[in-house]
Amino acid sequence: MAALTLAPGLVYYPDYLDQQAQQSLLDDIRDIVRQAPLFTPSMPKTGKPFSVRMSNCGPLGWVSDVQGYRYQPDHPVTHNPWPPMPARLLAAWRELSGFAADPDACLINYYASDARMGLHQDKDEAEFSAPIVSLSFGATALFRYGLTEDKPSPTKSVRLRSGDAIVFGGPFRLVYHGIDRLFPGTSTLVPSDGRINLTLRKVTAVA
DNA sequence: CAGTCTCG
DNA sequence: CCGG
Repeated sequence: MAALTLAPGLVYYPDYLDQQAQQSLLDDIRDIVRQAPLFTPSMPKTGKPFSVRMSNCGPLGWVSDVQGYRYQPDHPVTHNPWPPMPARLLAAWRELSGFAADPDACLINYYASDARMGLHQDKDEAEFSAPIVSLSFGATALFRYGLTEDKPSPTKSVRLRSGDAIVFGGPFRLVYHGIDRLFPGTSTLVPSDGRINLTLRKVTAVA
């Protein structure tokens, strides 16, 4: 498994999942989304909708609405508990995270071809010693990162392709990151040049 | 708290 | 493309 360290704590694994593994995980995600439909998050205060649509699996899920950002155990629309995390997702976390405890949340981000995600930090978790593990499916995306406390601007970019994994922890656990754009015609795995990103998180404090 | 927004 |  080839690992490229882009910065201390920021590790990129090109082609982490082969075609077979991507398809199997995507089948898992399809089942999850049938039970926990994609919802459209909105910004706190302003209520401006995100272009990315979301769902979750695992004990906790990340949501955002006028009330704020938070993790909660139920779907914001159906109010059902999030579906369990598939075994093969847990396996990926165990292989990539180097963290003893299993994740308690997996955010499912669905990008239509014109969806974007502005620069942000993942900081709604209580356990910053655990890394964020990200898996990409479908269209290639321009991932931009930078601006940590240790190492301020400027930002850099890397293209995330279907099957790639990226892990950020340690000094880059709170790195600012976002998706500037998708590249059409780069994959047929997700219909209509779309992209799905899975991010695994340890939300609750372990100690 | 809210810049995971939009806009120049 | 880039920003924080």
